[in-house]
Amino acid sequence: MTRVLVIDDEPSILRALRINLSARQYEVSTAADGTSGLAAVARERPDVLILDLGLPDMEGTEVISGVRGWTSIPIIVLSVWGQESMKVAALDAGADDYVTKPFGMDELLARLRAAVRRSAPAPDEPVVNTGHFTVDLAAKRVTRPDQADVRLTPTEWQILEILVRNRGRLVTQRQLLQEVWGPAYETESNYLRVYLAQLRRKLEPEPSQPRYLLTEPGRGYRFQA
Amino acid sequence: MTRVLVIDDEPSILRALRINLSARQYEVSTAADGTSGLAAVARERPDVLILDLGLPDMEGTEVISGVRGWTSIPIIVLSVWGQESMKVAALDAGADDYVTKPFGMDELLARLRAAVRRSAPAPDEPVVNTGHFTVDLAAKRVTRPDQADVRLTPTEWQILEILVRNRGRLVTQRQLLQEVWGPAYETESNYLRVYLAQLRRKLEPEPSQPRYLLTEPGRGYRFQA
DNA sequence: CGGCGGCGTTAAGGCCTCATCAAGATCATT
DNA sequence: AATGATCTTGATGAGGCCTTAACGCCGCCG
Repeated sequence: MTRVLVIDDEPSILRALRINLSARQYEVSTAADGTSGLAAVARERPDVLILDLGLPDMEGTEVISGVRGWTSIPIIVLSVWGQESMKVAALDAGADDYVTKPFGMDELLARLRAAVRRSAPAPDEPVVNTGHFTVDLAAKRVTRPDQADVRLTPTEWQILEILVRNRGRLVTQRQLLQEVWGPAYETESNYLRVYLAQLRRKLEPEPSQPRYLLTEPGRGYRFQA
Repeated sequence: MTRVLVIDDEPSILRALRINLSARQYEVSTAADGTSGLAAVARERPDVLILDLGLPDMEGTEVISGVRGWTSIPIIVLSVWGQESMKVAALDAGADDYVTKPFGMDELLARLRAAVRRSAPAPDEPVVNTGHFTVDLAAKRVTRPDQADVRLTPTEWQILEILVRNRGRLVTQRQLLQEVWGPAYETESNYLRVYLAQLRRKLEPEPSQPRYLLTEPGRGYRFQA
């Protein structure tokens, strides 16, 4: 079942969407302002977000940036007719699609289907299982076979995420340093050694003889699934 | 440079798009009907397709299906206002986005950027197989037929990468030395002998009689696949 | 026939990189 | 302001890679 979160401050629209989407087997939740909307995205992890730009407490682009900061779920934006500059700003901020109010329910549903379809193949394997641990790229979580969560610090997760997204491929030290710490740290390969050691201690069955987080001396690191 | 193909039968729109897109550093090509449009997609492999639904010879959805049959490039659809059912059909047929005529150029450009951004991650580098080993340039990895990794040092890989990228062609000693060690080492052909010997030992079935890493006496080396 | 230059092979030493540990600095939270 | 977690930084030993040199082989040419 596809989960849809609607962020809109007009009760009539919320009700209409809730009825129509529920009837089509979507699982609908709602929020009435940007603050609670952002919280709801983080809490409920919906599959699609429908966002009204005219919220009482925040700019629409702020909400979009807030969501895009950590996830790439499709965002469909709603706004009143004629505000083309807002459309542009919203799309550039990272929205995926745009519907003008008043809108036909058929069009919204079609765009919803298209958005879900597009996002489906993008994270083409959001969960990677190694036998000793499971990495869920969408949920940003690592779990052991006994369902226990592995606690990772933000930096640890960033490194692991890059390696897992490039699983099988060699990732150079420069690439890792650049993506995690920024271009100025390209030579600080010391950082990588420290963090790879920590990741191995938390993930590898035998940290001193890594099976998954492999070092390619002088070249970089590789995640082997 | 991003290549855009526009399929539209109205000369004025074609001209407007060509001018505006070219000015923004897009590479623009055009087609005036569905048949030639499909041919152009296959021939030119554009990065994005802008498609008018009101073509003289084919239904818009037919064109979309024809493209979607073999590629997943982003498709942005144009249509006149009010034809909501066509929008719906186009999105369901596999279009990625939709713009209503008359449209503002800013909006179209924003949607274009969004479409390109969504489809961005698709750089595929070649994999070269010799029968005795496989070189994966993207993963920076060499494997044997039994899936075993071949461990290469950074310098070994650099040399192999240059030779494989120029497979079939002669690579001069000077070129290799310059690219791996820098211009100051142009005469140190000794290095090459040492490293070619190591590569052959690791890769060739019969290191003393190379089949893949061939020496062209006095000139350089060549990778034969 | 003998010298010469280019190539392949091998081995040893120096140096660089990696893994690991630990302590100080910084950040977030209360 | 204090506490705990996280990040940064430095030091150390071990291992591997790069460099360098030596030697034998082969073909070419005087």
